[in-house]
Parts: sequence; structure tokens; C-alpha cells
Amino acid sequence: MSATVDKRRLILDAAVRVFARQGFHTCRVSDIADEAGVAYGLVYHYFPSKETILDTLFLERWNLMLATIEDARAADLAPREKLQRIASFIVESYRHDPDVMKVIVVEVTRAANTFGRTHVERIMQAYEGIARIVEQAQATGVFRRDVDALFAAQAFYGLVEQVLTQWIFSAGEVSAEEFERIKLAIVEMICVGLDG
Amino acid sequence: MSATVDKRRLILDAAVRVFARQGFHTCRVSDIADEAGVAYGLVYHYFPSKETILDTLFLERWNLMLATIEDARAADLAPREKLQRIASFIVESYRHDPDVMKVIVVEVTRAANTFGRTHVERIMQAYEGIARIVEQAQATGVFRRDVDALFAAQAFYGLVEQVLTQWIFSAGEVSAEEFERIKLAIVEMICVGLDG
Amino acid sequence: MSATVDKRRLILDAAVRVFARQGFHTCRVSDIADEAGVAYGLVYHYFPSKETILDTLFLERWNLMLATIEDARAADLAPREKLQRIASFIVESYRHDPDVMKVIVVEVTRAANTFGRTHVERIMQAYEGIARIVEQAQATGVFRRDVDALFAAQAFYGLVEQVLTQWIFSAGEVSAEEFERIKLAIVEMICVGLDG
Amino acid sequence: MSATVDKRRLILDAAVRVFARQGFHTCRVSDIADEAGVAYGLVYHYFPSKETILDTLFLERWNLMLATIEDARAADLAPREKLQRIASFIVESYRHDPDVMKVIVVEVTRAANTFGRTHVERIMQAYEGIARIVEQAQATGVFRRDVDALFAAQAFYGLVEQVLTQWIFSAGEVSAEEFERIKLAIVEMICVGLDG
DNA sequence: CATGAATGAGACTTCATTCAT
DNA sequence: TATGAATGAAGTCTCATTCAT
Repeated sequence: MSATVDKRRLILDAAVRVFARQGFHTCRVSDIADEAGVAYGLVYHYFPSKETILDTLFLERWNLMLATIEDARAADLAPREKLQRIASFIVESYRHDPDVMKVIVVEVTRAANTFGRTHVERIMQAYEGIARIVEQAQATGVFRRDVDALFAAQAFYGLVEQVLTQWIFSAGEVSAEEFERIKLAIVEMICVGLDG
Repeated sequence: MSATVDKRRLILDAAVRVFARQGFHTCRVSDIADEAGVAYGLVYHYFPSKETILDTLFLERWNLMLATIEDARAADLAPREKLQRIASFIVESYRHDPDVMKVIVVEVTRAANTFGRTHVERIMQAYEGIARIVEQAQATGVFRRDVDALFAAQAFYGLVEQVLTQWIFSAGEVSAEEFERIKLAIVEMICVGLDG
Repeated sequence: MSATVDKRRLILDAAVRVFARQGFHTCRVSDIADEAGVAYGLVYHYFPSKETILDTLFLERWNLMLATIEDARAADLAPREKLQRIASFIVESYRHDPDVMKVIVVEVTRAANTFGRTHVERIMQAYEGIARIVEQAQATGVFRRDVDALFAAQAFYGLVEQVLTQWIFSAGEVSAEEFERIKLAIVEMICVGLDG
Repeated sequence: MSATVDKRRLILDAAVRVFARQGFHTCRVSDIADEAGVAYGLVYHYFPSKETILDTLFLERWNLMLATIEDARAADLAPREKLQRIASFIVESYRHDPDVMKVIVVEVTRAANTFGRTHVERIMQAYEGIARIVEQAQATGVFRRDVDALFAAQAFYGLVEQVLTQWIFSAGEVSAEEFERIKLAIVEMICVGLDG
């Protein structure tokens, strides 16, 4: 709450760009410091290790994700609208800051080997939240009952992540229309499927 | 084709286990050699670099995947059966050697920056192959025409990969029934969706 | 001489404990500040460097030692009584504040290369002071004349330091009787030797 | 057992010189490598850490010391001759390779804080060995019985170490006569004392 | 006096790769 | 083929010290 910059934030934001550009394992801590325009040691003043930075980055955003999922679930909306909210949140997250989502998709999943089990659990929480939405929709007869809710949730999340992955790997910019179109297409696909 | 062991194969198989266990970046070449039971100089006799090993591993398997997709596409089958073949192939691949699939999913498919770059094209070929199946099904009116075929292909692949990811990070064994059930569920989900 | 605590003294005392516990090279300035309960910038307000703290600590105590030796030498006492005074002083120093003596013995007296260099002369002054006592005793025929006085002084000091070293590295507490007994034993040993 | 140099030995010998010259904490591993004329990494090929080098150096020599003490104890000699052997061994050790002894006296004792308790124990073994010699001499009435044997051993060892310390700190060379004279003086001092 | 953010040189250690045998 | 000693660049992290407030 001061006029001076929050150096911690500066470092975090720089780290996102660097991780996105070079990858977590391939970048050096000095790259982050350079990108942030701060001295090397300051990174270690705020974070005990390079991994903690990735950690922090992931948690910041994933907690928003979990909150969004919970909000959607609790909202007074049609199941499809609930899924739409989640898909929109993720797509907008990417739209607003592609680097953060790239880092989460590319580096965190990969790091789940080394990362504490904590992250796996937290990731599962997202699936479970979505699964609960599905369950509720099944209970009210809106969704088919012969599908495992957790499986459905993973199908949904997998689909969304694959879309992000596609964007991540394609060099080009994504147009505003594309963003809107895909948001709808995701939910349409998961709800209606390919059959005519 | 001799009585002695094929050391190259030995190294490759050891590498799979090590990459799966420790991750590509986190393991050392000597870990691979140790796992294979050979001197680590020998690794360099067969492979010019650590990365080439991952390279080789990926291509071996991915080419099978591409062949499977092409076979399915060209086969005289209902579109749904074609997708079923592909889903089954991937699930069986995981069932037969989870480590290979783990390495491909975790280290290659998502390695956007360093390694993945090299293989983006080849990975895209899979999506395109699947997309062609969708297109053909749309042409014959079996699948809805208002879905982008490539998007549909990615939805399908994303779903499958998410299932693998789930297995990869869940500690427990997967039962034979589970494998069979999921194979069918994947295709059911992508074709029929959640709506009742 | 104010109501507030003397921060300089606080830091010095904290440094003794930290040096004794972790060693001079192994501890950080912030460890000292933490132990003293002050911000570590304050350490630099009172001392220009980490080394100066050790410096100060050593000199404070060693000057007392030199004064004691000189007092003993000048006193109207039997040579043996003079040595007894010195041995008692050192033993009591340890008894009163083992950490200070530990730091002096471990970090200064034996630090031949880096730190010690600075104080070699002052350390030698102690030996010389003791040597003068021996010389005087030899002049009056109380001590044997066929022993080099400086060698005798070092024998005496080495013996005392070895006793401290023993206490330093033995975990247990030393009893009051032990302190008294050793004080006498030291002088007895140096004066009479092992022969029956 | 080959014509080529033993690099491990080379590194060990270089380390002695570097530790003696710059001190353990003050020198860099690269200094050791440079002194040995080998590549940086080779040091880590043979030793897991810088500390292990010091460790190895200490143990090599200290084990000789322990062997010497045990030999002396078991030998069919007058007690005084036994002590003479030990004093001679230490003095000759210094004479032959002052750096090793400097490192042991200066760095190991100091490191006893950080070093595993193992070294403290091993150091104690030397005192205990000497103490046993004293005990035996007391049993046969050659040495006075009113002195604690372990205390006597420490007095003896402290005296010897102090002599080394003196040499270590004094810049000048020590003459052959000096070495011989001191060897005898040490034992004379410990056996006969200062009283006439 | 007091704080602790900021700096950056430098330490240890790792490890992919080469190469002599 | 096979070995593992040898190389050295590069990375992470530490921490004494400075300085703005």
C-alpha cells in the first residue's frame, strides 16, 4: 500500500514470463532477476528457492480456479451454465495472461513428479468440484446418469486443457472471436457430443 | 539379432523407467546407465545425447500411434468404431507399459519450450489424422457438421490424455475392468455427451 | 550507563553464544542479530564487520589474561603461586563463561591462517609473560635452569588449553570440585612432573 | 599400480598444501584443483565434498598416530621411552610434512564443532592410549600414582600440540638440532617438571 | 538509533559430454 | 564394444555488506 513497487510481485510476474519463455528447468534464477530488473539476491530474499516461485505462481491462480468452480457449483444456474462459467474462466485466464496458464499447464503438471503431493491433491480438488456439479445435474435429471461424474469432470477439464495446449503450441495470436467461439464449443461438445 | 543382449534396447528401456520415475530434467545420464547396468560411457556409444534418448523413445511409440490412427481412418468401420480403436490403442499402450506413456505425456507432449518444440508437428499429425476421421463422419452425416473437425479431434485426444494423466498421478493399480470400462466411456462421452 | 540496554554489549554477548555454537565461519551475521534480538543492520552500526566482533571479543578477554599474568609476575609470591594464579584465572574464566573461552581457543588461538595472524603477537605476549615468571624462578634457583623459559611457558599454556579443550568437547557439566582439583593438578604437573 | 599418477593422491596432497596455506574455510575447491593441476570436477569425482577431503586427510594421519601410540604402549620399553616414541613421532610428522600437522591442529580441532562426533571420539582414543601407558607406569611404580592418568595424557598431548602450534605460527624454519632438542625436552618436562 | 530491503560477488556442487584405454 | 576417469561450463544458493527510510 505504498508508492514504491512491490518487488515480490515484480519478481513473480517476471518469473511467469521467463518460465513461459524458457521453461522452468531451462531458465536460470538470474534470468528471472534480470527480467524483473532486480538484483540476483533479492529473488532469494523473497523466495527460498526457484521451485517455490513456481509453487507460488501455481497456487495463486489455482486457488482462483477452485473458487470459480465452487462459485459456479453453488450458483443458481443450469448445469450447462455452470460448466460454461468454468470454461469461460479458464479461457479468459489464458486470454488475459497466457503465460501464467502456459506455465501451469506445461510446468506444473510435469513437475508433479517432484512437486509435493500437495499439488496433485489440489489439482484433484478442481476435478472433484466439477464432478459435484455433474452429480447435481445427474440428480436433477439434466445430465445422463450412466456416466461417472469424476470421469465426466476429467473429460471436461482435459478438453479445456487441450485447447489451451493447442494455443500454447501454435505461434499465432488468437482472435477475440476465436476465444468466444471456443468457450461455447467446449461446453457444447461436452454436453452434446459428436453424434448428430 | 545375437545371443548377447541388445544393449541399445537395454538402455532405452532403462531410460523409460528412469524418466518416468525421476523426470527427464531431474535424472542424470548415469542414472540411466545404472538402471541399465552398463557403464555410462556406453550410453554415449549408442546415443549422441540424453535428449536423443527421449527423442527415440517418443518417436518409437508415437509412430505406432500415427500408424494406428491411419489404419483406423482407412478401415471400413463406423466412425465410432474408428475412434474406439484409437482410444483402445492408447489405453492398451498405457496398460502394457505405463512408464512409456507417462514419459510421453509428461515430458514430451507438454514440454512446450524445449523438447516439445521439435515434435509439435508430429504431434499435430495425430490430431489431424483424428480430425480426418471426424470429417469423413461429418461428410457421411454420422457426426454433426457444426463442429470444427480439428477441435473435435483435440477434444477427443485431450480427453484420452486426461485419463492417462489421472492414472499417472494416482498411486493405485488400475484393474482390468477399469481399463475396459474407460475405453468405452471415452468414446461414449465424445460421441453422446452429457446431455440426456 | 543508561536505563536502556547497551545494544553493543547485547550483540557482543549474543555473538559469543553463536560463535561457540556454530563456529565463526559457519554462522551468519543475521544469526548473531537474531540471537541478540536486534535487526541485523544494527550489528553494522556497532561493528564494521563480522570479524571485528570476534576481534573485540578476543581482545576483551585476552587483555584480562595479560593483565593477570603481569599481576602474577609482579606479585610477591612464590613462582608456583604465580603459576597457580594464572591457571586459576583461566579455569575460572572458563567456569564463568565457557563460551568465551571456547571461542578464543577454537576460533582465535588456533586460527593460524586468517584471523589468528592478527593476534599472534598478543598471544605471544602471554607466553612471554609466563616465561618471565619462569626466568625469575630460575634466577632464584626455585626452578631448574636447564629448561628454556619460553618452552616451559608454552608447556604450561598448552597444558591449560588442553584442559579447556577437553571440557569444550566433552558434553557433560564440570563439577565445582573438578574445577578446583584441576586448578591444582595443572600446576602440580608442570612443577613436579610424572616421575615419582 | 600403474605408471600413471594417482590423481586421488594428487588431490589429497594438494589439499594439504592449500588448507595449510589458506585455511579450510577460506580456500575454494578450485584452489585445490588448481594446486593439483587437475580439472575442477575431478575433485568431486574422488570426494563427495570439500569436507570429506579434510576428513580423509585427518584420518590418514591420525590412524598412524593411534598405531604409533598402541605400538609404543605394547613395546617392551621404559614408560619414559614410550612417551619419547610418541613425542618423536609427532615431531617427526611435523618435520616431514608440516602442512599435514598444521591442518590437523588448526582445522580439525576447530571443525570439531561441525565435524561428526566421530572425530572427537577418535581424538580421545589417542589420549586414552597415552593414558594407558601412564597407568601401566603407575602400576609398576615408575610414575607417581597421585596423578589422574587421563589428565597426564592430556597434559602430555597438550604440551606437544603447543610446540607444534608455536612452530606453525613462527615464520622461520626449524633447525634439525631444534627438532631433536625439543623431542627430548618434551618428555623431560612432562616427567620431571619445573621444580629443581 | 534502528530496520530490513537490496546488492552482487562468489561458493559449492552437478552433470552432460569427451576420451584414453 | 565397453569402461569410467577426466573435463569444465553452468547452475543454485549464501551471505557479508550497504543504504534508504
